[in-house]
Amino acid sequence: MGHTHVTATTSDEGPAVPVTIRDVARASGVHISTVSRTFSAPHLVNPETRVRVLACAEDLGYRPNRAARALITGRTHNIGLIIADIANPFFPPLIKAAESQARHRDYHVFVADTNEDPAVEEELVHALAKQVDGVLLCSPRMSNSLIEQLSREVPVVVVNRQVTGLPCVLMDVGQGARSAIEHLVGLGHRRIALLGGPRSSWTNREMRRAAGTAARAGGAELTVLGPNAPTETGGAAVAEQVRRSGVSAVLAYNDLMAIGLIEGLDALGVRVPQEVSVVGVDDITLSRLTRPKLTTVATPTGAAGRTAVDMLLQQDSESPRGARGPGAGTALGVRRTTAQVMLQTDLVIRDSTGPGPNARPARSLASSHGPDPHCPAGPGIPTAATGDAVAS
Amino acid sequence: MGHTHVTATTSDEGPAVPVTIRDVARASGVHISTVSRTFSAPHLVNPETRVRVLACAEDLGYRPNRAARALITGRTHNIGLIIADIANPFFPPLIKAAESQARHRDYHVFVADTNEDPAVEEELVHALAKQVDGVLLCSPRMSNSLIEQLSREVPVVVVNRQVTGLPCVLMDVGQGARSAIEHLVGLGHRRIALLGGPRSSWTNREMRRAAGTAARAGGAELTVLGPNAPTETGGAAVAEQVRRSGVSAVLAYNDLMAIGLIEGLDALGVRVPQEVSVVGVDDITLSRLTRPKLTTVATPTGAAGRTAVDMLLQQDSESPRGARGPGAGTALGVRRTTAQVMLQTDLVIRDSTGPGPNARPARSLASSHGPDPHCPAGPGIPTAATGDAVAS
DNA sequence: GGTGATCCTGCAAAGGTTTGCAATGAAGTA
DNA sequence: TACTTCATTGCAAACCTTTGCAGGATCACC
Repeated sequence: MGHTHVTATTSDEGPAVPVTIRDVARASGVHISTVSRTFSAPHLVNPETRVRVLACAEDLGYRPNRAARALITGRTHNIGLIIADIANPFFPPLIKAAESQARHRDYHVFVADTNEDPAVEEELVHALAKQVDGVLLCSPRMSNSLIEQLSREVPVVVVNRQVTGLPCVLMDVGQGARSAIEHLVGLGHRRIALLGGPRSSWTNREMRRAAGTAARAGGAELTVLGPNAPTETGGAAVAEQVRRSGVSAVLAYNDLMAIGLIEGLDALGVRVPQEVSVVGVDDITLSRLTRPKLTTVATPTGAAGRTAVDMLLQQDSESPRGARGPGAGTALGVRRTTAQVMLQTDLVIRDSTGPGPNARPARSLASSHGPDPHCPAGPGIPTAATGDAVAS
Repeated sequence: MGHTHVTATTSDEGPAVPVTIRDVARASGVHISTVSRTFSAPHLVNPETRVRVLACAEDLGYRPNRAARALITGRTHNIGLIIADIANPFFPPLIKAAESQARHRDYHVFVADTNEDPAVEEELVHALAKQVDGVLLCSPRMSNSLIEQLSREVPVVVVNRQVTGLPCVLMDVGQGARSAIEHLVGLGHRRIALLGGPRSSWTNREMRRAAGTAARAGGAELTVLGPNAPTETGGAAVAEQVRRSGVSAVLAYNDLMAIGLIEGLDALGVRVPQEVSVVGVDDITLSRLTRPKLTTVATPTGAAGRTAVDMLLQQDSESPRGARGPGAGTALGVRRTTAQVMLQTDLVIRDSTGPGPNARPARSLASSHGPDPHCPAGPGIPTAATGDAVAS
């Protein structure tokens, strides 16, 4: 069955008896409330008592039960991170940034993958709702209205999607697409294709709109191909279509598709960038490792993760959940301030774009063969990794 | 600050009042226990009552509070998945397989990344302990004894590490390394380097042992370089060292390092596979996309994820946690059967390996240029994707 | 010695759910 | 009619913790 069974032993080292606050109280001769305070409000308990309790706790291996605590405080100190596809290298930097930011604030992050499936997405939000203090929805595939509805069940911050009334972290892919098209037009390309991503992707719509405008402004013709799966396979699958369409340049929905497309074109004997130029979006690590190295629109994924966590935690501290005091019943009347943050993107020119049919020889050659000149296309402000990105 | 503030609005759509089992009971005119049973033991409640309760629940938007439920049943229906580095493409297939397998059994998977840091690893296990029914430790960097200790706090299944007394899912990297070395020796290489991974990696030790034996048997000399970080950067960093060492072939700890090494060698003007052959381990998607395409030892990551989940759930159903009934106090005497499963690996020959200094011309050329012949090196049984991989 | 303030600790309710036990009523059997 | 059996439901304890309130002790100060 593809596996070799090595060994099966039996031992009597079962999971130990769970040790609760009660055991510690008994061992140290105080009431459970004193033990509780030793952990959650140390300044309220006599130093001598405190050390004794701590010693007993250490001794017994006591750990506060976070679930039980959450039941009372309404705070789990967990954050849910829902991701469309964990296999897409775009996400890991975002995840890591979010985790690190959360850890600084004494929060833990639980990641879950939805396989690009809206139904799984919804189910996951429900499952997470009571186990986390808030959810980060990254590149959701659900409808806006469903997101709004779910946001009434648990605080939500949306990443890579604009939902009015909800806090959002957006990347300026419109600007990115514009820069990419301008870059291609500048190289002498007049017939350009846009490789669309998933239909329900906000990024997809934004890119399409901006690319269309930029192409018109530059006197180029834009063909939209798609929607497609946002993966290598999805990119490779349209190679034939790209060749037939007769375009000399392609802007892909993301790097993965761009790389897949290059592979597909290669298999058809079409050379990149000599015959077709390709631009991706995201600047995943991989885009520096393939040949040719990929020209791409870099998105500030790390900053997005940090910002999203900040926004969630801020929103969370404003309106405590599970409030019990007087006035808790009026929760429906709570006012909430929602900020939307747009992060800049940068065009990074590498080796997958070159002069097109209408190129002026000298200039275009120069601009297509620099040694990976990480050259920002925007106003030039680097996308900072600041924690103070939340202005409300 | 690298971001543009778009808008900040205020709305009064706060999170809704949490609706509990009590509200449903009141609305449908039954006792809360009946509502509870409607969800957790439907056959115990009158069909008419049931539909009425369900209608009310639906109406009010009631969702059982999993945390509160867990407090009583001792079952959260969550699984923790602790990963050394989520940015390593080796893991996503494992994660996805685990998630899908868990979903079938009505479990949810929470993923957490440790940044290859043993301290974070330990902290995460503690944090997860009371919120999940068990933890999958993937490629842990902790010591065996610490793992054993933690396993007394929460059920654990270890992946990519052998810990006696604990259920483990292993990949036969020993066999893989042997096949790789034999492949290289067959191509005429006599001086081979092994690029080591993290010092605390079990896989690393296994590979080293098996590669050493295989090299001796084949009359080749094996140089070990490392330990190194298991990333592209780690691989690129030793390129110079590899060149100086004068070897004609390298077996890397994983694909990421192999790819990084190839990049690094390229930068030094050393061609792969003409001057140096490189073999990786894992067969990540990326290894098919770089040039040259990577010869590598394929590991059955998906099967590992599925198997690990199965083993955890099985172990879990054997010894219920938080038992309250008579005899619960004797938990220390619970007998537990622990199985260890070894999954096969396959050598996949692509374009990064070629004839070495001692090659017999005809044969070696033929074997190094097949059209990506996914050719198993073991007995030929494909690593199956079965759910029944657990024999105990 | 009385007064008040301060510090520490215990009491008990609360949070949302599950579940063993008992009570109810109806149906079935002799 | 009396006695069982069964299905359905309610009651209340339990899970583990936090926290408002109040009681007790100590101390300073007048």
